[in-house]
Amino acid sequence: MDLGFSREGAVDAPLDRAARHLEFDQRATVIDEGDEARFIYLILEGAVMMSKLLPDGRRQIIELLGSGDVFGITTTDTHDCCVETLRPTRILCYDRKTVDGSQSLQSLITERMKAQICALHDHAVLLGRKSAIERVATFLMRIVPGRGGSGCIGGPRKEDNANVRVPLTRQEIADYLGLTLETVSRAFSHLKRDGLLVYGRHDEVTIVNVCRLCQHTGSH
Amino acid sequence: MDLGFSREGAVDAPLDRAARHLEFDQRATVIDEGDEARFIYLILEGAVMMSKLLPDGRRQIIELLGSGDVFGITTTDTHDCCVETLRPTRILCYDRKTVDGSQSLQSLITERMKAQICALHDHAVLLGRKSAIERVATFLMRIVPGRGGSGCIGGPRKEDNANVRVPLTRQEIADYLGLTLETVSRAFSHLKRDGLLVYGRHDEVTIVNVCRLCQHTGSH
DNA sequence: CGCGGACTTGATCTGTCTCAAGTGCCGTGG
DNA sequence: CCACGGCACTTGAGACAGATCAAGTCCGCG
Repeated sequence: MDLGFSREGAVDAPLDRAARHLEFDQRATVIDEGDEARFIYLILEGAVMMSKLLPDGRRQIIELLGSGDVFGITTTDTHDCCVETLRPTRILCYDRKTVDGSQSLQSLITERMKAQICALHDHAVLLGRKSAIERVATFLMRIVPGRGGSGCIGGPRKEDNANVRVPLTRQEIADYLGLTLETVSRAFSHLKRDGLLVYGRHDEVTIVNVCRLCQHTGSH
Repeated sequence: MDLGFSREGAVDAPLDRAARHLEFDQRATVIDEGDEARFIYLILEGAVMMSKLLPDGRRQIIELLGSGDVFGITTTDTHDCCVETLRPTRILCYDRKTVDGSQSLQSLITERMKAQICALHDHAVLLGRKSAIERVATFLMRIVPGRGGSGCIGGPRKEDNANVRVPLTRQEIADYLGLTLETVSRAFSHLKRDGLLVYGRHDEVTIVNVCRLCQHTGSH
């Protein structure tokens, strides 16, 4: 079973001979705010979160990324956000100069960036206009492999449950969804009470009926 | 005086012979949700807003774009957001095929996309974590030509006022900032009462001290 | 068994939304 | 030239979703 934030299929990495291969454990820091922006990163396997801090400590998690996604993109010469792994993660690390010189690498990155822009658009709608329950439902939908995108495929079906791992703490989910930890917890409880969710072991959750959950995202 | 959402300097447009030139009035629709995604657009002059709707009518304005910015980017074959002009606007309109064939055009677009991703990151922080006043202050800062970016340049100065045009209605600002029209209006009144803002004619506003306003953005 | 961290749940508070009047401004038509 | 209407905006009062504060509870681990 897939663990979310990832596209299906293998990641084809051009010029991987020219790249540095990095391996990280769970909860490792890949980039810190202020780091010099020398590299572009491509996730081969795993998942990371990208976050920004306000001076008074408020945090917003800005993107959740999985295999195939790129990060380290900036217009300045330092990074303005930090990136941490959510799971053990393998990353390819290209020097900017390498990227500038490679046509195929550039078009791979551009393609990824397009997808990420679309995701950021959707996330802006979530942050700007959705209720707490809708945010959590949308978040859960995004974790379901192959269903996070534009929504329901086909009509509601009898058997449509999904077992997902949620590799984020409540606080992290809150920081991603622009809520507090308590509100996220209450939303989970609410969805559970309504029979949409069943908790499993550890960080596992069963979505009883994906299509029914989807009705709560506000997007359908 | 600059009207905001725009970088300084001329827009150099590669392959402009291959592109269609479009001119729009104020408040014209360039793209509607559901339109076929055949083109990539480059703003030569003017400003547009890109927005998304939820099925129940809630709207989020996702990006404000000015000269040099690109739009029409999507991973699907239809557009999932709509784009309207805020001012009379001249746009270059490239066929996707043209873009795919041109190295220089692609790198221009990639460069713009990077900047837009950074802007979307900042906007996510705003939507997820900032108070109403901070949102409005940040928005106003963004409109000040050359100051919208990473923040204060140098320390506070005596003379640091700026005259800006706000080519959006309160409702549009609200939809951009994830607030209601009334809350935006109250925030404006609040900033005015504190002597940070003076209203001019029409949609003109004088920011009495840019650096002082900047202190209210939450980012400094 | 007991500790600590993540999570849940409850009670209360508050910033923003909602609803409802205004006010001011501009263009139109008498 | 002024009355009128419409629209954008402002302002107030009250409601409410989510934040904050404060106990718990659960569970893995030493």
